[in-house]
Amino acid sequence: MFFYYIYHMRKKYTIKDIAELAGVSKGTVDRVIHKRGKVSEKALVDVTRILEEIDYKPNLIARNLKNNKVYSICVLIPDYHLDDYWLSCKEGIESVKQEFASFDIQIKTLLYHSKDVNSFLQKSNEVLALKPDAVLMVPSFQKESETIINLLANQDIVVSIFNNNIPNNKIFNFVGQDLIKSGRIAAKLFDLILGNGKVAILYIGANFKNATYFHEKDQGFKEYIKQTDTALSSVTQTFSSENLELELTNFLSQNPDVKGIFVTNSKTYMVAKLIKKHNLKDIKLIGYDLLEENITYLKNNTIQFLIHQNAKHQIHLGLTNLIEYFMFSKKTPKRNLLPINIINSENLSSYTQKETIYE
Amino acid sequence: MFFYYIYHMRKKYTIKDIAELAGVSKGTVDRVIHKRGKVSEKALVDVTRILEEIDYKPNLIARNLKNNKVYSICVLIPDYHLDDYWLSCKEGIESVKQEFASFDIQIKTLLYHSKDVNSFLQKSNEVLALKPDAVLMVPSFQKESETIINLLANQDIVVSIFNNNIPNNKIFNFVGQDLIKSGRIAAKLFDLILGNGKVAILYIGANFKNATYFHEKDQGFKEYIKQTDTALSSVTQTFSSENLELELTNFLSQNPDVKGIFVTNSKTYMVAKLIKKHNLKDIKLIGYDLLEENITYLKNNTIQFLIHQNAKHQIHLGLTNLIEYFMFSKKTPKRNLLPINIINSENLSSYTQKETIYE
DNA sequence: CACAAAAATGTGCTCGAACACATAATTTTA
DNA sequence: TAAAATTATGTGTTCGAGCACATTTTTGTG
Repeated sequence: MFFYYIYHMRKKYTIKDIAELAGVSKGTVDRVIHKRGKVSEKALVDVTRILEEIDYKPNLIARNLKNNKVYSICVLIPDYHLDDYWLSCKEGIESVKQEFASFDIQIKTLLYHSKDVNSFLQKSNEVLALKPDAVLMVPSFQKESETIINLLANQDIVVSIFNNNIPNNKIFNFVGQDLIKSGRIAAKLFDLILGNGKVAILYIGANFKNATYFHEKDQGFKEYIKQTDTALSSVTQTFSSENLELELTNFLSQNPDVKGIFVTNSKTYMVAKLIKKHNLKDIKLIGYDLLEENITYLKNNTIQFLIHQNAKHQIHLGLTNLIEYFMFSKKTPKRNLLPINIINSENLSSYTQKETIYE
Repeated sequence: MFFYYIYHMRKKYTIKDIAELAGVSKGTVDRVIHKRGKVSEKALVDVTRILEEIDYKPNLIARNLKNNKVYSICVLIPDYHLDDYWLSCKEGIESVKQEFASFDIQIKTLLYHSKDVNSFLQKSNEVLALKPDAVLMVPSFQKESETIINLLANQDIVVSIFNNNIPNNKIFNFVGQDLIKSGRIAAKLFDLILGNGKVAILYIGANFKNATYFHEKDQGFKEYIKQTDTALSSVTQTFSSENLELELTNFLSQNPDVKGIFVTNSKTYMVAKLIKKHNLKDIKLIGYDLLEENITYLKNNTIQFLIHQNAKHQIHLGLTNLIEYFMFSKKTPKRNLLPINIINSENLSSYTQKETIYE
């Protein structure tokens, strides 16, 4: 009793169909599919053959109907009230909530001070106490994050991370960008627009030791210089955000040959502000992220390029990976490396416009 | 009998719950939800109030369980054996098929000769004869496409288009890029790397009248020159692909001041080949699309930038929009304008790598 | 007021997978 | 060889929404 595949008349095979084809009951088919045993050799062979023959794919809709559990996910990220970079994560979470509104998903967001280990530990413990099904976090503090991840994993809580990676084989999924490549991209862009000269690679903020991203971008930039026949050179420097004006002015007067500045984080606008203020037109500027302030300077040509790290996309993908794993048993790669977008004043709007244009 | 929301203990409201809360049967709730009438004023008010109060969202999984129709979609695109640009569409279709393997979706691809109206009409008629539920097509020939779209719409077949837009209010959804912006982006990039000088805007191929993309990109480029204080200028030229070498050589000898070439389609490698051959190092080149041949010239710095039109992403989104509309009654915008990606030799790999890295 | 017509409401089955439980077939043991 | 234990197989219910159909209530009319 085979179905014949005619366009428009196809029907998907169900367990009942397979049972009929194999001359057994649906219970036996079920036992074969789920390897529950208690099946005779003959039935096993017959059913397996038919399953392969028709390439059986279970109807996920029906499968998950029965499974009416409410899945809870905790999101643990830096406080977006303190750093605009994380603001887009809020949108990302909202869009996921909307997208899965018809499903039983519970998402709770916890915010920590990105510079304060104690705040991170405290919020981590709150997460532990909530005993969610999964956690998606930004592991800002490597050592402490590892501890928390192990504790969570011991409680059979699925842990994913995004933004920056840390080595831990208990992690379900990582979403982020290749930061070494990111540094190389900046170098390539400077190479093209400067041709030669010195570029300052800057870190702006406190505690650059925790900022692994900085070291990787720096490394990528230097790697490009070493591996290509560019006439570029580089100098690496860290600044505090409080005394930036003084420190940067001193730095530039001591390094008059600096023709480009590569700011390795979203604080690019702070440098742009000074360039604008002191009318340092000849200095080309490349930085990160589509913050309002950065966009302003991109549009008035103080910033030549912004590299888009797309935190919104990152958190969105991190969450959908988890949800689809729970809801549809969908497999997820260990790592999702997102494309690294080069943004100038002209393609900017194609990234920031709302995805949906109802007319 | 309300549920109290405690983290971890929430349960989604079902029609049965609402019926209990409103003191009616689930049949009545169903009639209210679907506005089927035959409901007393009191029941209508009560049920509506509760629906709003709890923000009821139906369980899509259950809703679609019953609906075991097999949806058929026809994809009508230019033959990817004749033009590598369309090759990525094949991957896009495959990935959608994989993604929805557990659902009842039938996708049939029909290929036409992108330069041959008759081939387009013939394949269109095949599509009509198949009477699918939806069609996703590239409307290469404006007038003929409109006719076909109207014929399909009259048969209640949902029609979406991608790549290039044509005005027709019967179109369900369009996926593509803003081509005027695309032209502006090329101009901005030349502005940055050249500073001043003349850029040749090229169309390569036959029948440029049908290539609306060319006119829009050309328009965008010129718009940028007009609206900014750039020192760039431009000259627009069309070439045949057969005699490109001769025609281009003549053109360049007559226009010795051309410092940049903007190829408005994926044939960029043809120009790159000549630049390389005649060692015209000073001419900067920007073009479109990540074809193998283009990538080679991007990597050896003959091409400075490629603008990524991402046909794979376009067809993928076009298809998922249709499928999610049929499967989950999901709303779709009339237009999806995708981001316009700027690609150089360094961020290239972040776009071409496989999305999934299993370790 | 009776009784039919209309309107409102309720009941019960379906979809496909999963799983508990009932029954049948086979093997082991006394 | 019969009863018990083991193994194999089949049956029936569940999930939530949707819809056909049965039943109840209300309204209208002679």
